[in-house]
Amino acid sequence: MPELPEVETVRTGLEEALAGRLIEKVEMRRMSLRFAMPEDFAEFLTGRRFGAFRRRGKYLIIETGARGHLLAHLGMSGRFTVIAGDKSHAPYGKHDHVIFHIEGGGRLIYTDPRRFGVLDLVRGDDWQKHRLLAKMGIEPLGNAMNGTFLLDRARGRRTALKSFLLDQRIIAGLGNIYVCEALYRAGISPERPALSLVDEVEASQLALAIQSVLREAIAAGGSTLRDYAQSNGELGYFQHSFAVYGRGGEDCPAKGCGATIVKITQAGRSSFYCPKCQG
DNA sequence: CGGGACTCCTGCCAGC
DNA sequence: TGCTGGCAGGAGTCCC
Repeated sequence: MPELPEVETVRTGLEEALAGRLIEKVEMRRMSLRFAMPEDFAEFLTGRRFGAFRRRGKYLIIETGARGHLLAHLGMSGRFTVIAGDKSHAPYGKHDHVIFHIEGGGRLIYTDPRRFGVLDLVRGDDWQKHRLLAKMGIEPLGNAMNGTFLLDRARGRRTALKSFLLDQRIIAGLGNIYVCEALYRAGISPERPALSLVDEVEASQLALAIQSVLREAIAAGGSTLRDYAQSNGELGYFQHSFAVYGRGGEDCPAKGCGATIVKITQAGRSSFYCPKCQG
């Protein structure tokens, strides 16, 4: 499940492989993912060059020529694969939906079995006004994401902190895994209502926990990327090791804690936490 | 407006 | 062995 760190890792990899390269042809093996792609998707991108590679939350905004951008979201199972021009390749898989043919014979393949992902165009330079980006919250790694911000936004909200942090209109880029990890690191229960966040010290700790968890994951992805890309060109999701996520029934990793990690369901999603460390 | 349920889709795995 | 049911999850959309 690509969250911000995975998307950032993909962004870096695509930028290294594709910046400045010409798109010679776009092959559509499917015209619809989560949403229908524009009719002229392939035509619009053909003959353009990849420019800047940006990220906003979990979205990639890839500049393609003048006044045009490719907007991409990996959803749950989306992947980009870069294939070098001098490499032969197996036949396309059934979930390879869009193939960008790059000058020199290379390819960029978008694969997405569950099709929860998004590919769309931005016509013009105002990508921030795209309907999927317009209402997004702040970037969690920016200076604006601090204890004061969290206190302010949590005020009066009865929803659980878990759901609060998953809300992309508040903070853009957190998903189920890193919310669980950040709450564990901050020592805060996912079940507490957001409005219970009133202590400035605690709110700052949560803000710092979110940022450190994300930074570490990005660093881990970056170090993995080179080897990963060499072997098969896939730029996607890397399984890191987590303190609590996916560890229901195991011992809490905190020294001397001895409690067992619990798995609960909140808003239809699994949460993992330590009932002793997280109050 | 807030908050929750529903929905899209397929791979995977446990259980029979 | 093969089928089935449950689960996983990002996030837009709908409804109360």
